[in-house]
Amino acid sequence: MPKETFFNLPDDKRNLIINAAMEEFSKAGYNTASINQICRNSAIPKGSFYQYFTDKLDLYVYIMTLAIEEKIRFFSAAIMEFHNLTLLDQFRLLFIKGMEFAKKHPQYAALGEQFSKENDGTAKLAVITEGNRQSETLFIQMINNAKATGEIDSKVDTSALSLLLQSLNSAVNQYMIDKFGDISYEHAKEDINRFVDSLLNIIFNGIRKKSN
Amino acid sequence: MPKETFFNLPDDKRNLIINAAMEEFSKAGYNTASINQICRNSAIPKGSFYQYFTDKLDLYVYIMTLAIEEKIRFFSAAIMEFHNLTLLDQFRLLFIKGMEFAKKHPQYAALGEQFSKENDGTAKLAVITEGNRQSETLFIQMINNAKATGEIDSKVDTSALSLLLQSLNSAVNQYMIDKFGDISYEHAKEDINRFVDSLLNIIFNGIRKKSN
DNA sequence: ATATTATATGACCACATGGTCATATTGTCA
DNA sequence: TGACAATATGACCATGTGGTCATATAATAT
Repeated sequence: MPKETFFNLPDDKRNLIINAAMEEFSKAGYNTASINQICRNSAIPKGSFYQYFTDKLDLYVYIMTLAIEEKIRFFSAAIMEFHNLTLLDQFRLLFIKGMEFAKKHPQYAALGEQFSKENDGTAKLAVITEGNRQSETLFIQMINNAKATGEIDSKVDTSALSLLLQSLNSAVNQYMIDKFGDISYEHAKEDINRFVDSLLNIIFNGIRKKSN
Repeated sequence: MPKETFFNLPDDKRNLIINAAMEEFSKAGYNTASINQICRNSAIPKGSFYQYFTDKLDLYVYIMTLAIEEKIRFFSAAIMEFHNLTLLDQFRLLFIKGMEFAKKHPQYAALGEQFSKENDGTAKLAVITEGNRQSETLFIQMINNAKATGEIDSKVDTSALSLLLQSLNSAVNQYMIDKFGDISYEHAKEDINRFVDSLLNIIFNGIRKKSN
């Protein structure tokens, strides 16, 4: 955690530092990201930086935690209404929300993508023990629930489906970040919805030609 | 491409350099990977290195090209017998081969995984223009072919299914590298086959409970 | 006004990086 | 043997890194 001095800073200055750090970590990975660069971009001297944070790792974990918290906050509303929805609609909501998140907070989304690529074991571990794993358990809960209600076939392998959904989720996010980086979301909204429906259609109905 | 001097080297020495470079690039990413480290591990002086390669990038592209070529060689036999197989069996073969490849050549597989995470745009581009994109077009060919033969529903969205398969493929590879890094493949073979079948079953039949 | 505490600051450190280059060594022809 | 090219080598360079620290400044309390 950052030192008290950091939180005593005026909001402007604190946010400047946070933004510069997010910028850096969202495009560089833990080892390649540079503290000098962050200092330069937020116009604070090197010495001050180490008055605010103990470490590079300290900063990294803090920034990642902010992103994770924001994502959870963003999704929590959607998850609250899950019990009224079919599994298909739950998935649809999750995918659409994911894309909206990437569009609304590209910085946070980029941070998440960068984190999923992170090579430095220490950095990765430090973040994971801080903000706990949730997406995997969320998928598994949803699947088990839908099996119980008989909505999906109970013979479907839960962990296989979970892996499939997770990898699909991150692929779609990456796809969004790459392709719609600067295109207006509103403009592409219909295309995106169609694409999500195509994906979900495959997962729910399979690709095999129906016999009749 | 490496300079002529490099190819004039005795095989032992050349392979030593190649192995050290693979080791480094498979665990570090282009920017973080260190030429000094590669020199140290292959016991060649810095000056000699630059007698063999013009650049860090030169080495990187060369190593990645080797890995790509090996992977193509490994898969080409399987792809040759595709026309005798149903799409399901084609996919199964592809997944199983992918896992066998990761097990037989963990170094190459790790290199590929590392490359898919690469941040440095220049490095990524240099490799892509060298060894051409094939997996995406392969999937699309397979899908279109199966649609033509009526094996899968022609209403299935080709690009959605292709994205799904690609992301699944890399997820499975990553899963393999992480989990079975040191466990014997033979020992886990049955589990792996079961898992692959579970995944393919979902994709072919969907997860929705059949009405009868 | 004085003493005490909290910040701000940038020169500085040891180390690592990718890359160069003058020189030494070896190999190959005549 | 001598001449010429190919190769080997490590000291060296500029630059960047994460991190430190003595000192300067500001804020607060007595």
